Amino acid sequence: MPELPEVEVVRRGLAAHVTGRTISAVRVHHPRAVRRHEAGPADLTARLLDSVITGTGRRGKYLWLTLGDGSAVVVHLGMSGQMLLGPVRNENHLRIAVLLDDGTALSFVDQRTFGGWMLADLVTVDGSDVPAPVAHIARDPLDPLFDRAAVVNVLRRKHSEIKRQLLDQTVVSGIGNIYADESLWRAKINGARLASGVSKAKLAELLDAATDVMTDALAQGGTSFDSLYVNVNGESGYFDRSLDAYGREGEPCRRCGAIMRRDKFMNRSSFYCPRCQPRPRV
DNA sequence: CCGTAAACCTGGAAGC
DNA sequence: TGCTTCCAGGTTTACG
Repeated sequence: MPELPEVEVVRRGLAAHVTGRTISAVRVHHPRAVRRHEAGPADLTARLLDSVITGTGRRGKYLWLTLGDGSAVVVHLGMSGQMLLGPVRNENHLRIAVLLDDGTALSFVDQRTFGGWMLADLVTVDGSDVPAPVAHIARDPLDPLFDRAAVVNVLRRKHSEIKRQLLDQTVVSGIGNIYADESLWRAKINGARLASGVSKAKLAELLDAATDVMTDALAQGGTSFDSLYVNVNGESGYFDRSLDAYGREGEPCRRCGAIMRRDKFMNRSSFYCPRCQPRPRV
């Protein structure tokens, strides 16, 4: 479940059920799921066994489980990763299986195998402890220490299109293709505009829109178009019904009635209202 | 520094 | 009913 709200839904589910548990068995079913753990599957398995899960964390689209020895299991869901508690109905895409000391199964299921687990130590960055592989990821808009003014300054400094920067996880994290389009629609900005040409006030408004839309999505359990995006209990979220831009090509803008358009951008789709969010002159 | 394309994968949907 | 092509909530790398 890719973007921040979906990842946070998963983190909350894990926090409620795995904190304080000890790992009593581990099996890596597919080596690709641990390819970013450089020491290899055997090392990961050995170090996880008998570890106590002391807590959970998240920054942007990365989530992690902290362990008793001070290290952390870093999880990225990629495009199709799931963290499931309890029996798994379809084991075709089961990549990692863990058994907890209370008998609960924790499974990493990932159809496309873009996601994965790795073990890492925590490092302190700008006053916050995060796993080393997450050190380069910027704070996300739901982080209490998110510095909106600082991000606005970064956006203005770079000579680059605004949507490209919204998707740059080293500028602001957690935003993916859906919430970038939703944020731009709410702020009435076309993503193809150069950020340096947008006023500071308008960029602040855009970041506020990102905060708001992801908060709203989180309250609805995230966005799920299909069964690929589910919480730890395999349940879908409902925010797809509340989307104003993403996937609405050919439908009327909910604000002005103009027909929504889709453009190709960065090898993916961008949905926007041609009247509320006019394209910049080339 | 900036932008693009391809790579990593599977499978559902749409087109012929 | 096939078969082909395109598409998908992400990230990394190579290259111009």
